[in-house]
Amino acid sequence: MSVTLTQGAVEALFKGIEVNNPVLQLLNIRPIISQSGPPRFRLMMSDGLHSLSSLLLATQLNHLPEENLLVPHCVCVLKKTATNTMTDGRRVVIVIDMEILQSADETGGKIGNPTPYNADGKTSSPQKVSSSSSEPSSSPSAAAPGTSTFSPARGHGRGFTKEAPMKTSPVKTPPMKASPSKFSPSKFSPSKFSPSKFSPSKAASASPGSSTKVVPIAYLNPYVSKWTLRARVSNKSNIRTWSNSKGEGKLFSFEIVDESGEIKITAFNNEVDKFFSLVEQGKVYYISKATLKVANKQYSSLKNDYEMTLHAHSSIVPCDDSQDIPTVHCDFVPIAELENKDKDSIVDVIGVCLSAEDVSRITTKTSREVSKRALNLMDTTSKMVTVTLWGEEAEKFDGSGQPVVAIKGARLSDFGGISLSALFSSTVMVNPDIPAAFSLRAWYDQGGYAVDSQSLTEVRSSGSGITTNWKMLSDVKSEQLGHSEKADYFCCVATVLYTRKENCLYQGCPSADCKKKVIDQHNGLYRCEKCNREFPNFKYRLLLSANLGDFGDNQWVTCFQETAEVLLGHSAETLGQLRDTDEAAFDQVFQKANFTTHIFHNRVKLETYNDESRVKVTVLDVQPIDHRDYSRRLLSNIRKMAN
DNA sequence: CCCCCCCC
Repeated sequence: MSVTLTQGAVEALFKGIEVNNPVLQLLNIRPIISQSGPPRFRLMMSDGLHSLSSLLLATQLNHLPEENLLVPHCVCVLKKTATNTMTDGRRVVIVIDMEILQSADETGGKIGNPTPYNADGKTSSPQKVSSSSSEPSSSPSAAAPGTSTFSPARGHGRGFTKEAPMKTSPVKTPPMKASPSKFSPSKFSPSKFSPSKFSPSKAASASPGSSTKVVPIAYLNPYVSKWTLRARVSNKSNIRTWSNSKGEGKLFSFEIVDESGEIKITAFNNEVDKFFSLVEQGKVYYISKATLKVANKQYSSLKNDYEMTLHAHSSIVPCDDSQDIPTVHCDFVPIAELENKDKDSIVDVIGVCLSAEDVSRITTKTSREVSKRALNLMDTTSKMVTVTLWGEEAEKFDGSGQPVVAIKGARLSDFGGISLSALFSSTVMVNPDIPAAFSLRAWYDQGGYAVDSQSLTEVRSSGSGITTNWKMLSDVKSEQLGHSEKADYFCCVATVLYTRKENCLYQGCPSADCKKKVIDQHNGLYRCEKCNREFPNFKYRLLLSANLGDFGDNQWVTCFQETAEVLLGHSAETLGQLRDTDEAAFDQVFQKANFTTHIFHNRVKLETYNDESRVKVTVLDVQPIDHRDYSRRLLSNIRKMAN
């Protein structure tokens, strides 16, 4: 059989340059382990010259691998692809339509000698992409189950450094191998994972001054005496002091992780002095001689029945060769499944951050000031949940670009139905380098952004009646909003089509909380009927009628002072002055406000005058459009119209 | 031996 691979197609696909039906050979295929939704298959394909492993099969083609048609060495024609750039700059080529031209048997092996394609256009030594992904082998080189990396060409040479602790600089998360082991810890349960197989050579040679074996964390229990762990610090606390009836002291704690699991370690007093600066977030250590005790699950978010305390003879020694030790260990709960979890459960979640509040300061019951910021996360279950971050984590969070956010160890709260709160012990990761984040990103970018997500967390409905009950203007009529006894509240994205500048200003009572129109006595005094007083002055106030439009309808609305000032971009006082002194400039203000688009929060109520009823819409708040959220809302609205 | 984890 003579098939010719389309040389150069790999580079073109990667760069998003259109290639007409390129012919490529599949070199490898493997599923990405995801917690929810259909499986995703990742492909490594070759054009004979270069190979590329950052291809992702669209789920509608999953039948190809599932029926064993798409197997390594078959030759395919890619009929439709899309090249996506992730927020962190990585690129993924989504294969939307393809056909198999020639089976693997017919082809009979790898064509040519392709080298891995790198983003910078250079090639490197052949990249190993193992297709076996489940069972750890007993051979030393494969003993670490994380070596069958499925990360695209990225992160090479980026180590886990002091400057980039996962917890404080989440964007700089270290390269994380996409080993499924971290996501299926059961595969490494002690019964299957004999300690003698655990990094045998390294343990014997490098475990410092100890004849004890390096064992996996999952192997530990209080009845195992001599052991050494080789594990990475995944989370480290600050030093804290306490004082209570039993005494006082200081402590810090940290969490460590290896292929088998995770455990929390606490150091008190002398051990704080001894180990606090030695133990660094992200680094790998040999750890031995600590006291194991049963973990108090009430306070632990880790998946381990035990925790440990350091004592005077405990040993912690840095380990330089740490490539094969994973960095985090997450069991992500799909957002929709949070509904089935108990209040106060500790969960790991991952979602696309659709929107984030600005950071704000609040005062706690104990009169402490703390920063907080709420995020809205959505995943492939199309459910959304609000997560609150605290303190420094809240202050430095950057939600721009709708990043994927993973939180390890958040606590489920019943506020607003279901919500989450980060704890001191939580790890917040923005765009983490893990398969779950990778597949979520792909799902979102390929259409997830348009799903009509439902939030498990009720939105604010207090105080000013501001809600996020999204409507189109046509809904005001079709749903007869405001016709019931109570007013209805809704918000919409709409454009100012027209504002009535006539009579938009009135002379208001100058006393602090009165908004009443005053009567000009024409003797230099202004009378307020409400205050029953005469004043030598008045203050201008706004009462603006505006016609708002969206793509379905238009609607007259009333904006009082504050909302009108936002729309017109000037204070009532300024506008009053302007009207009296420069009419052209005054007109200009209204021209400028036309065709501006905002988010309007409104109250709608049927009002009756002289037997005649009409709906009155009052604008309660005007906000700028959040562009991160806008296309989503727009598409959601279009879908509603189509239904 | 800690265990604070906040606010609407």
